[in-house]
Amino acid sequence: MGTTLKDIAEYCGVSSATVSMIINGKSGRISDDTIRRVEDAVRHLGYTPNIAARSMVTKQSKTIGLTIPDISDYFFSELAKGVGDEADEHGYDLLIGNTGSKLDKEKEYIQVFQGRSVDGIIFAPLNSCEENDLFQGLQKKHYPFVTIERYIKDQVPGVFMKNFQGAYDLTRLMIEKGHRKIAFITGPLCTASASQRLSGYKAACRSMNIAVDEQLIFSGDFSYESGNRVGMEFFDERECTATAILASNNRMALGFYEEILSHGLSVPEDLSIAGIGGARFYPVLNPKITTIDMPIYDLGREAAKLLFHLLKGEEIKKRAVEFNLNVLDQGSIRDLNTLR
Amino acid sequence: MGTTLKDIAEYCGVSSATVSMIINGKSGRISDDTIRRVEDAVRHLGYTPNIAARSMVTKQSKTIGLTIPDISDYFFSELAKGVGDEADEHGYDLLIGNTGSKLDKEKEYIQVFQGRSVDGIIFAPLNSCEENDLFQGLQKKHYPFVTIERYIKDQVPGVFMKNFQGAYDLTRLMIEKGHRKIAFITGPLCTASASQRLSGYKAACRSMNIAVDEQLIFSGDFSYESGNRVGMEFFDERECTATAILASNNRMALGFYEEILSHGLSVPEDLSIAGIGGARFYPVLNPKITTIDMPIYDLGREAAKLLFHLLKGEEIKKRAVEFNLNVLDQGSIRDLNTLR
DNA sequence: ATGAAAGCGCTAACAC
DNA sequence: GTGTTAGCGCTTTCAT
Repeated sequence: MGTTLKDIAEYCGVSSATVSMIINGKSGRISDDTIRRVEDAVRHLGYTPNIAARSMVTKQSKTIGLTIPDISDYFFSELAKGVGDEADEHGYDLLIGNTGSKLDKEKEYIQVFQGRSVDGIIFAPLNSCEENDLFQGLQKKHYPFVTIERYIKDQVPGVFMKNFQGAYDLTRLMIEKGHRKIAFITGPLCTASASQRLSGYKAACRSMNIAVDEQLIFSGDFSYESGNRVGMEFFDERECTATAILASNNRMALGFYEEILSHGLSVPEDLSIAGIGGARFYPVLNPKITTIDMPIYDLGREAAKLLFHLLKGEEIKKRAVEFNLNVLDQGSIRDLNTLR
Repeated sequence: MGTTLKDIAEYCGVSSATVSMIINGKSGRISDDTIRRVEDAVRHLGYTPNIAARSMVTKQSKTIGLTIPDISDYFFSELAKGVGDEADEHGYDLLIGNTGSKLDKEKEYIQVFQGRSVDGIIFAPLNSCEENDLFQGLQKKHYPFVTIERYIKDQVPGVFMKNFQGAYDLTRLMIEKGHRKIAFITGPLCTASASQRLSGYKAACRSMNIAVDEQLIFSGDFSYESGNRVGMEFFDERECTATAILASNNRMALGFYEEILSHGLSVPEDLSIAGIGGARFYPVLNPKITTIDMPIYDLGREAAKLLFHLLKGEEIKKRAVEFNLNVLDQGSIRDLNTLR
């Protein structure tokens, strides 16, 4: 199809080795004249290097692989953007594997990635007991990879958000504003992030001498709909006397918020609400939801940075990069101390 | 690194040609015994074909390229999901090029894609006069590609949404509900979709003998913030007597909605609002925004389908696939006919 | 029913 | 300074 090195070489009357060196910037000992002629020819003939051929000899493809559960989820597309931008700056391209949260798909992509000789892999969330084998296999092969928000034993390089601390801080804020009965909506507890957030909530309660009441813990799955569902359950149970709701992510918080409004109640006058981040949502609402700010884009970038360190064979000082999470108070938690 | 064809061949005491045929299902004239032995060895040794090597000889990479302006935008990530799922079903992988809406980035990705011998390319929106050259170049090289929502002369294969018709229908609905002064917020008019939506709006007005009032047309850029900004302008101009707002997409509609609420007004009692789709938004609001339902995922899938037809060299009956758009009335438009 | 050999486009080592 | 050569892992004739 396209122009090859050989075409350029013949056109210039030099060998393809010479052209190769020039193209790869290893023109140390090549005459300026030749360099110019070759460069002209490259432009003239419109040469594009064949990456496959190059990969075969260099053993690297300048590509990194990324597996994510769902690219249409804002969390993961924002993450992918961070990874992609960082890769781009290093002259790498990105192959994305959409797993649909299925472990066998993830395994499949590992094969695909290897077949395509990607230089390294980044794995975003998905959790199962089988995973350790997966990662151990890669480690044994010395295949560089980085995980995002996946806590696993024998810690491999990874980037994380301080989910526990974020949940803890937000819960503390609610308590400090005078709430003693705070309902919690969990995410899918098989994921590390959801279970850590739950732990943070519980720890904060205990730290303020509030007994954790299992009746106040509702289980969701990070979806908007599960926020709705919990909202309906909540209002059905007459005896539920919570004054505030904390959702493990913002999507669920929004789902719950909808139920509050559709019951003709107001936030925060009748009920306070907060969410632990992880989904973009357009403000609109008044008040907006008090939340935990999550640096998703940076998380992706940092994961890629870590991978590139690995690829350069650099000694990694810290195999785990952790991100602090900050509370963003937007007025959806009522301050009970001010009434009297 | 990994196991090669040759490894398998030696292990089984056959030639690599034989193994190759078996792996590629061209085992027509190979003894069942050999087949079984090879297949066992493949499993045992954990063979993964080297795609780069294969591509070199077959001249195809089983990869398609997709350029999008912003992967973290729901429209494009949903689109990418559709493309990816369809690709997956055909045994293809997806290389995504994030252009940040920059034409030179898009050009760069064309190079990258060619270098990686992607079998075909799908281009999602971005618009400029330089584009025609770009596409003509590809066409001359007989490089298969498909566009999404890009109207260009000498129509290349592409998939489209009936933006004009969608805007037209939604505007008509507003008029039928008795609105005569309908403000419009445009998207960036350099994009085909935005300008078509504007045309649809104007045409609907004219069809009902309503003069198009340029004072009622505000320019936005598809962002939430521009919806806010237009909202502020709107309320600043005392003489603006519109009873309804139509935004060229939902993000802007939401931005405007926020301004309505923050002025202490209600939808649709004080002001009616609608948006022409293109962004996911969580319901929450009451009423939800009346909108145009957009089959974004399907659009992506259909684009990929079209590309695969091209790749198979099949005769394309229709080079343009168009999607009908339907109005989704959710109550944010007040019916002025019912009052007296 | 299977093997030998050529060649895809490129880079790297070593000659000259 | 530049050319020659070998080889990366695979598929594909063409022999046998």
